[in-house]
Amino acid sequence: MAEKVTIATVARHARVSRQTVSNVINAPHIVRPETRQRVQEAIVTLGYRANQAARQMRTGRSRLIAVRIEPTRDGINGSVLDRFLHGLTETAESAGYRVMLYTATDDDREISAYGDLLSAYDLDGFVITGTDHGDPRTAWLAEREIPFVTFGRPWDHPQAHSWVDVDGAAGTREATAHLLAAGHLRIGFIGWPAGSGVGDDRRAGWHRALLGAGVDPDGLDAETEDGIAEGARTAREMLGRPAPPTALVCASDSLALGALQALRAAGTTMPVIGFDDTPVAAAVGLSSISQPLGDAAARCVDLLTDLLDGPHRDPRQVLLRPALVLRHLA
Amino acid sequence: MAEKVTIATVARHARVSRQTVSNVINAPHIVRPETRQRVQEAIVTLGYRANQAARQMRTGRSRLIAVRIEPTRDGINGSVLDRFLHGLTETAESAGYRVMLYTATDDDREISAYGDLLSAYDLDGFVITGTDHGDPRTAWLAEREIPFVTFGRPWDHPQAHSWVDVDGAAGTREATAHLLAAGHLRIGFIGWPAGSGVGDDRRAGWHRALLGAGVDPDGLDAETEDGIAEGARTAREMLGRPAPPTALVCASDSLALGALQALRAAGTTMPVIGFDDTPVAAAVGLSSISQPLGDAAARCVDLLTDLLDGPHRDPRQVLLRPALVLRHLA
DNA sequence: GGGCAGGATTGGATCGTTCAAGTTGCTGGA
DNA sequence: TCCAGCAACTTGAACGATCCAATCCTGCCC
Repeated sequence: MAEKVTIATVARHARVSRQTVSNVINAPHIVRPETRQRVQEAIVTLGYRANQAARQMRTGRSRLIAVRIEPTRDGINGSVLDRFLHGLTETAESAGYRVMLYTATDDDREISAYGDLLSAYDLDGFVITGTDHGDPRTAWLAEREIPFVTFGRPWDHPQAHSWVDVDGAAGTREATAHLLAAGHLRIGFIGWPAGSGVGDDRRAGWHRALLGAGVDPDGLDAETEDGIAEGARTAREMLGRPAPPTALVCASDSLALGALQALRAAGTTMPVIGFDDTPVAAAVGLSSISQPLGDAAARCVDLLTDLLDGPHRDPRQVLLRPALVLRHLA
Repeated sequence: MAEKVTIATVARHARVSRQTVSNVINAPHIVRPETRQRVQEAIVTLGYRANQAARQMRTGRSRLIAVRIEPTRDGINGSVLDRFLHGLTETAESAGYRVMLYTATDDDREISAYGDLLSAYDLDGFVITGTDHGDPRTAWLAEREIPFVTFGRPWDHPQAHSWVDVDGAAGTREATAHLLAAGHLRIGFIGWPAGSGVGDDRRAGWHRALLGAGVDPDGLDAETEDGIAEGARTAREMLGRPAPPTALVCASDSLALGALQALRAAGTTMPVIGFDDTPVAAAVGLSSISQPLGDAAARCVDLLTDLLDGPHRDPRQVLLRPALVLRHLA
């Protein structure tokens, strides 16, 4: 292994002091151009790279962003966060940050992980996913003035902090509008039990679209936990109603896929539109509402670096529009 | 924010020196029990956590493991590495290591990322995925004696370094044996073009199983790039052969899914078995060969910590058996 | 009571970087 | 000629941990 190249090595090689090298790196404008170039050549020649640990000890900044990685669950919905993570890593890298992962099984444990990450690794900031009403994690971070951005709105206080989210209601509204335009009136919705921010939002889009078209949503709504089996069960239940729907919008691809299987088993076909545009939807030809995850990740990094690099900026919010992806099943 | 708790704070609080606190943490056995306890109480009371950056600067070790995260591709096969990553993060955490992500679009760029990660963050080790014949990455790392473990065999030199892999041949052999036991003889295989370690291995299992049962594999094999469309096209082609197969084993779930769709479109049904047991397979009821990814990740961490903590150990290898997951389609 | 061995504890140096406070050399105005 | 003012660069100290070498106890033996 080649021996260590430190700032002192570069300094000797360029016949300047350590500090001048440091200035070339961190404040190039205060160094005379010819000196600057000599130092930069030395840096390239020697292959010098700043040691983050040493820099971090002095500045207290680590250029590290922490992101939680969820325990493998469903596999269908999990892929959404995975795709988000991919985008996040890429964008963070080009902004000069790296991503560190952590796990936590619940909010309390996640909060205690924050303390660990902050004091041991001096993390610069967090990207928090899957926020819900009265999230204790964001409260903890905000209280300590630790920079963070959420992917998901703070449902209670819209302006509380910086966040990026996808307008789920706009997605379900567009899906519903598409089905209305295709001549359907009794468009059903299979969503999650009321109370979750994301779930209520997605239901609201469908609800408003129907009302806007003069259709009474009553009797066209169903609530269930997420899952393929749950989707199938709920679809069967809806088929047995007095006036069953002639098309379906679902709050997730799992639900949509279950519904699709139940319909096929019952010998019925009707358009079904899922949510999240997971690989599963693409594979089976299910239409779905696609979240711009790469974009969302990039904006998260933007907002976070804003908080980190800039002086105390006001929190900013970004709401992205999802896109309806039509496939042969609808 | 509470003010910083350093080793000196703890030392003052416990009325001992910094070194004694350090000893309590790093070499508890050389400290008198009562002193040790007093220090430990101070650590808990003050909520002290060792600053990694400072420790790292002195010891040169960061307790950080780097893992590459692939650009989002297919979405089906990508999920395999994602699940692996989840397991890796969890196991690493309980072994006292954290996972740092990096991206790279090709091997050369990946190698230059190594240099960056090593000199800037003092990474302790790497987990490399998707090795192939004559992998330049492992050569680069080995040359510099940087600890690493691969998930995937070094196909050229089986004992070259520590690795964990899943016995793909055993998987396809089991799948083929299952179909043979169900009475099938002309069992086809859709795999990738010869030349890739993983692909050839999976084909070999099917091949050996057929030979073992006295079936001539000739005319039952097909090669194609990975993908749903490719799988469909290849299955159609095989149906047109003089003696088409009556069952299929595929090198991936993408291929299997494509084959399944082509067969359904052609009005035929036959058992199809995929590989990797992705969420898509589970969702559509496709039988598939499941890799024990959580287990593989855990073993990777084991081997890597062995290399890091122990004195120069010999490389170790772990070959795990996959499991055939039968679903209603086969 | 003094000397000694052995382990527990202490203080100082160090890792590589940046911050703060110098020093040098040049320009220009009185 | 003198010195203020500035730009360009240098030097010493600090971040928080660990390593090393020196010192302090303690108990034990003669």
